[in-house]
Amino acid sequence: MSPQTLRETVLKAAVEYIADHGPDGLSFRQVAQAAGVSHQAPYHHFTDRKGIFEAISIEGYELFNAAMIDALSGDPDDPSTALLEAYVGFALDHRGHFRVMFRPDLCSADDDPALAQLHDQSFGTLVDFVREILGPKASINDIRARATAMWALAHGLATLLIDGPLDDTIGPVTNWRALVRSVAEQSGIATPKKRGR
Amino acid sequence: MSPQTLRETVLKAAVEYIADHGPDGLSFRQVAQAAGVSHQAPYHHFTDRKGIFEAISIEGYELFNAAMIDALSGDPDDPSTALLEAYVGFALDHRGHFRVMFRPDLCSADDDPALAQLHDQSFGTLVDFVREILGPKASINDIRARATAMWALAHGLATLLIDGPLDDTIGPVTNWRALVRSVAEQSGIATPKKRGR
DNA sequence: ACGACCTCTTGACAGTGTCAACCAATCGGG
DNA sequence: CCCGATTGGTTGACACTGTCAAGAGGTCGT
Repeated sequence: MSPQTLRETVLKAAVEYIADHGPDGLSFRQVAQAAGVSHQAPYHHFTDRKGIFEAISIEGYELFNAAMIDALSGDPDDPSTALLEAYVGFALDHRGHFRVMFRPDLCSADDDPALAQLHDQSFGTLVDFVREILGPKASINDIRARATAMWALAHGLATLLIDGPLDDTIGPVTNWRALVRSVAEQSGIATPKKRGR
Repeated sequence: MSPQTLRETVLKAAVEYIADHGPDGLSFRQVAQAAGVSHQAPYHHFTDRKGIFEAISIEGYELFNAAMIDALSGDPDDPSTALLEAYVGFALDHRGHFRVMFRPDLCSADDDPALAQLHDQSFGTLVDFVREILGPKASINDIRARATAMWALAHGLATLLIDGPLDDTIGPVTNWRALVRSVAEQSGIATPKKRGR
């Protein structure tokens, strides 16, 4: 196998597996075998089992940051809701990455400075956004609380959608975009631009 | 070891371990050894490794339901915020249980009807509460959206607090109750009773 | 008294992550 | 042009895991 492609093969297979079965059953040897390679080959691309998760997490944060920026770039009617939608959409489209990104036991931002930087970048854009919509008069505490509220709402929604308990309690979620929008409305975080509320 | 006490010993040790290190490193044999018993002894109390998680989850939901009911029973000034506080408080106080309860790969409500029933009960009280505060004129969709919003906000907040990324981005959360209250205020889910908003 | 349980033990098996040593190709500089 | 180092891969071993199987020693109802 030519250089670097084994790395990508393993990474891709791992993400796929995690999306379907969660990170915990993931077996180093199994992905190696699936790639048609000896059980030790991946060790030359990832120092550890944790190394795989670290790589997935980095890839995930890059995709995530891009998705966040993309959601705001179109000058949407309701940027807050658009951000929420982008967050949930990312989690659903890349659940393999998402499941790893927020599991500090698998790979912590403390271990890898690159990860920490990507992490800061992600939530830097959120805080900047909140500062903008609240205006210059807003206190640091208000900005902090609003950003936390948005983040928690998005994260909770994404987690509940991925892990399934929503289906069991409020019925199957067929159109998650509609759900996100009505949730944004029912909570106070929507910020419609043109049409009055 | 007298009957039933081994079960409790193992359960307690497992919850403690999970609270500190997460569920994935938990070793059947290790807890057995820590309890001073052979590696197969716990098998007579839990059919599987999954069986341990199932038991923890059931115990967790019982504690959780009690905490929710307790939060509303005091007729608090702002019942929505009280509920939010109780949710987050439960997660922080019982992170060993909480970490297992929302991990369908460890133990799914599909496997155990008892778990499914406890689960339904939990979120039944939430939906009932929302129906009450929105009044009889509220549509099913509004109730559904509001309940989902509250649940997602609480769950997201709890998850982020437990898994730590909040510390890294908005600074260490020393007083989480104050944070929860200001988040409830910044989002629209607070429902103050007596004093005007 | 005796067979059926319940709790626990010992022993084995396949599968896991990881360490160590070895092998083959590739490539830059003398 | 050759040669040593680096890179990507292999095989073999180790301790550890969850789980199956068989059995040991009590306790209890009949």
